[in-house]
Amino acid sequence: MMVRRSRSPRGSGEQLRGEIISAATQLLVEHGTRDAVSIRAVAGAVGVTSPSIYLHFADKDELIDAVTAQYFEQLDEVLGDAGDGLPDPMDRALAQGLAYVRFAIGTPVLYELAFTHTPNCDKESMVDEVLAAAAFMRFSQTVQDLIDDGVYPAGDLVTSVLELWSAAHGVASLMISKPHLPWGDDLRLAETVLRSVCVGRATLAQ
Amino acid sequence: MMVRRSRSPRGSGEQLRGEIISAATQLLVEHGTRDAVSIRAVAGAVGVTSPSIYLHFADKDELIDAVTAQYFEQLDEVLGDAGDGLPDPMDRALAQGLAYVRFAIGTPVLYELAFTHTPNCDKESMVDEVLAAAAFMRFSQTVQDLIDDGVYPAGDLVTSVLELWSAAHGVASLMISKPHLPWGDDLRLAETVLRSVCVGRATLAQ
DNA sequence: TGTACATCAGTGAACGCGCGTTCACTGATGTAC
DNA sequence: TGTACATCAGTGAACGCGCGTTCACTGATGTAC
Repeated sequence: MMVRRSRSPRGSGEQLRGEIISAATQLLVEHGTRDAVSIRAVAGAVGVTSPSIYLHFADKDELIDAVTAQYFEQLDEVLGDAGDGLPDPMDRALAQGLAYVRFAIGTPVLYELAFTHTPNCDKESMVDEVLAAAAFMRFSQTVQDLIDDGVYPAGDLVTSVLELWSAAHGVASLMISKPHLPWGDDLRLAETVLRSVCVGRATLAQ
Repeated sequence: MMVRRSRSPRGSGEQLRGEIISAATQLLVEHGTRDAVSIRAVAGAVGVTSPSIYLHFADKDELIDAVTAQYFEQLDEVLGDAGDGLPDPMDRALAQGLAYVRFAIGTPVLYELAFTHTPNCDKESMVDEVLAAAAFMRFSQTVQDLIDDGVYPAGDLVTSVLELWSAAHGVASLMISKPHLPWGDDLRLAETVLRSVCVGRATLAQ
C-alpha cells in the first residue's frame, strides 16, 4: 500500500533526498536483489511519484552512488565503534577487521553493490573514493600504529593497508557469494586469516 | 554485421550449444559489462535467431550457469598449468594462487559474474559447486601437501583451503572492483598476502 | 531405385512487461507592494 | 491588512526501448517401404 506523503515545506528539499536514499537502501536489504531498486520502486516506497526522484538526483546512477556513499559512511562508523577504546593496535586492527566482515555479511547486497557498481569512472569514481576514504583513513591509522609498534613491518603504508583490506574483503566477499561453504558458525575463520596476515607479514619482513 | 550460419547437420546440436556459450563469454569479455549479454545479442553473435537459444537452454539463467561452469573449468586448467612440475608444495601453492589472481584480473567481468550470479539456489547451486570442485579439489590437494610437509598446520582441510582461497579471492576481487588503487605493476602484493597467510598460519599454530 | 513421410534445427513475428526518463502541468507556500 | 505574483516541490501521463519468452511455421535431412 502506498502512502502519499504530504508536501515538503519550502526549504526542506534535502529531507526527501535522504528519504529516497534510505528507501533505496531498504529495498536492497529487504528484497535481497540488486534489481529491486527501480526508480518507480524507490518512489513508491517513499510515497512519491517517479519524476520526483529527478528533483534530487540527475539519474539513477547518481542515486546509486549516493546509496553506496552512505553505506561507506556507515562502514566508517562501524569501524570507529569497533576500534574505540582499544589502545593496543593489534587488538584494534583485529576488532576493526572482524567488524568489517560482520558488517559486510550483514548487508550482503549492499556490500556487493558497493564493490561491483562502477561509477561514471572519471569524476564520480573520485567522489566515491573520497567518501570511502573516511573508513580507509581510519583503518590506515590503525595500520600506522601497528607499524609504529613494530608489529607490522615498515614500508609503504598504503600497500600495507591494501594487504589487510584484501584479506578482510576476501573473507567477507567469499562468504557472501558462496554462503553454502562450511564457514563455521562465527567469524573464527576470518580471525584466523586476519591474524595470519599480520603475523606472517611481520615474519616475512625479518 | 551478422552472418547467418548454415544449418547444423542432424546429430550436432551440441555444437551450437558450445558456440552459444563461447559467444556469451566473448560478449562479456569484449563489452566489459554484464548486461551486454542478452539473448538477442548472443544469438546475433552466433548468427542465429533468438528462439534458437531455447533449443539448447531452458532460459537465460541456464545459459549464464553454463558460462560460469565453463569458466570454472578454464580456471581448473589454469591452476593445473601453473602447478604442474612444481614438486615443492609451497612453490606450487604460491604459483597456483598467483595464477588464480592473474586469471581473475584478466577476465574481470567473468570473474565478477561467477561470484555474483546466484544460481537457482537449490539444485543449480549444487551443479555450480560441483563444477567448481575440479579447481577446488586441485587446490585442496596442494594444501594437503602443504600440511603433509608441515608448512601448514594440520586441521580441517576444507577450512584451510577456504583460508587461502579467501586470501587469493580478496586480492583478485578488490583489484577488479577498485582498479584505481595503487596495486603496483605486478602481483607482488598478491604474493605478499599469500605468503603471509601461509607463514602466519604456521606460526599461529605453534 | 523412387517416393512418401517423420524428424527436428532453426525462423519470423509478435506478446507483454517494466524500465529510465521527459514534459507540460498544478497548486500550496512565501514574498512584494 | 489585502492582493497579485513568483517560486518550486511534486504530479500525471506518456515516450521509446530492449528485454525474455512463446508460438505456429518452414524446409532440409534422414528413414521406411
